Amino acid sequence: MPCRVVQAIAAPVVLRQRRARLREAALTEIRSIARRLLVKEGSAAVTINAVAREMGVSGPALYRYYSSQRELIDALTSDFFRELIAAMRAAADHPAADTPGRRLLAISRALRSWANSHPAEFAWLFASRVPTSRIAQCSPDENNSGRAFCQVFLDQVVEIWETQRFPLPSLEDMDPSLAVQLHAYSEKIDGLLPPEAAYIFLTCWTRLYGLLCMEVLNQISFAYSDLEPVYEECLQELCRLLDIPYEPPRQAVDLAAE
Amino acid sequence: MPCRVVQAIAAPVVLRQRRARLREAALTEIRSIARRLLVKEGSAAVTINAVAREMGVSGPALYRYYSSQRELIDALTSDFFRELIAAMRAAADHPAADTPGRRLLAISRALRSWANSHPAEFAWLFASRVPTSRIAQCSPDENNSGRAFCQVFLDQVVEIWETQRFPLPSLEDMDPSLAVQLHAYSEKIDGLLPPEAAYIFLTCWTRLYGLLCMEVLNQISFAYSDLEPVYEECLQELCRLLDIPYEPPRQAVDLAAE
DNA sequence: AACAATAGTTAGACCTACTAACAAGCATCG
DNA sequence: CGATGCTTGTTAGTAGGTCTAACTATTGTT
Repeated sequence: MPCRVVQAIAAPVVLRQRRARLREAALTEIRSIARRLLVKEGSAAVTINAVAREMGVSGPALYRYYSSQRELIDALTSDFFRELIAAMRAAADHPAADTPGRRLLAISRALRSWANSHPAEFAWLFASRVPTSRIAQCSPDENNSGRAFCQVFLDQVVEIWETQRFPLPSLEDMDPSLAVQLHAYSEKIDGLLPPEAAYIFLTCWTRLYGLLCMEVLNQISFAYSDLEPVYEECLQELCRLLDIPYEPPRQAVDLAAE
Repeated sequence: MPCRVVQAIAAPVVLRQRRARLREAALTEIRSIARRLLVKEGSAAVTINAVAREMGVSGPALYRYYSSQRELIDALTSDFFRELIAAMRAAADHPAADTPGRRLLAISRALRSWANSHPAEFAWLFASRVPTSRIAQCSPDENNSGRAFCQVFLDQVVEIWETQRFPLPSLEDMDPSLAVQLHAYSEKIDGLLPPEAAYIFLTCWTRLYGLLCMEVLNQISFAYSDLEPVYEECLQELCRLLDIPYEPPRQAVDLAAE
């Protein structure tokens, strides 16, 4: 009899969770298949129908999980962003990254490393930004993902700034419009960096990310076959800007161990 | 009778040209409609059927002109490349651009100016590089367009190098792999620049183009609303690298006059 | 056991690219 | 001038895509 009561109370909860669990599993399986299709056959192969076929289920069934292809694509995009951010955070949390400067280098290398080991996914992140239609241009969600993504980098620059400072350019020498924008951005990040330091941060980010953009979009392949040393030169330059010591990357063996 | 003879000989030529002219007109009309669709409704709207509808002609008729959508897209891409390169060349040919340094600045500004006045087209040029499917990744034609495009910039750096020289980094301080790649690239451009100078050129190009990449792909909009002064700061940096005097851009009024 | 929510099905509307077969027009040749 | 052949258009149809509607079966709750 007590057993019966337990069932009557507990079973519904368990079963409700079971449904939720199954649903969750289906959602992740869909994304996982979509990702496999992207990697194996390119972004054009990521279609609702192809995923359904691969799942052994018929087309419209997927609409129970993602109500449109756009939604699936956005979910995939945000997966990749999360994974990339996690990889960068993991690099920063590595015990060998015991100073803000080392963390910054580790994060930067983790960024490129993820980009190179997941070229399809990284290119996908760009494709999500390039406006395919006028309306979907400024989706606020993607903008947030993008900011969260560069936030990891920003955090380290803030810490470097707070603990050690670095040389600043003078706002007076700049174009007034640039100064205004830097003030606005400094406010946007809650004054964590003064406008001049924000400029240095943005310069660093732009250099690094711009280089990566060109690499992943095949815009520089006519000159460089391997961008790793170029990237390292860029990191040296960043270290000069941020007044932190440059340290060459650890051996691949060490990196694999983490 | 002579008139008849003239007709008999001349008419076929004229008529053959007429056909070719009509065909040419149809080809350009197709591309023009496709471009209008791109600008107005985004890249996804550039479909064979949509263009045909817009032309008042039924679908498969277009296949007489472009045998596949890919071909039309490639033609459009190469149009944009040509137009952009022409804009850069025109800036270099302007009478006010009377030194290699001024030409370089003019070209750089023309590049960004075109990118900003034709955002859809410029983004399209990137999309053409991002691999949608594994196979079409390394189309040699696109690579050539890309190189021809940065060639305009390279030409000016070569001229600056030949006439005035600029300070060079030492190859010995670089990663050996980087030195090897620079040697290879120096040979690829027929030794117009020694490896060290090629590095400076590539650094300049990367900075400039990387910034533009980020702008057009909305990767930096979270911080800057107007990239013009940032771009100008970047140009100042390039001038320092190339040891040429920086000159601020002429007024918009002057620019409109050219 | 009855009811409701969930997850699947098929049919179909409406796109897309692209091919095949056919009809009309235009240029050329006898 | 008339016949021939190339060029350009047409329609019909295949195959695939997104997505909706209507229906069924399973599952969870009452």
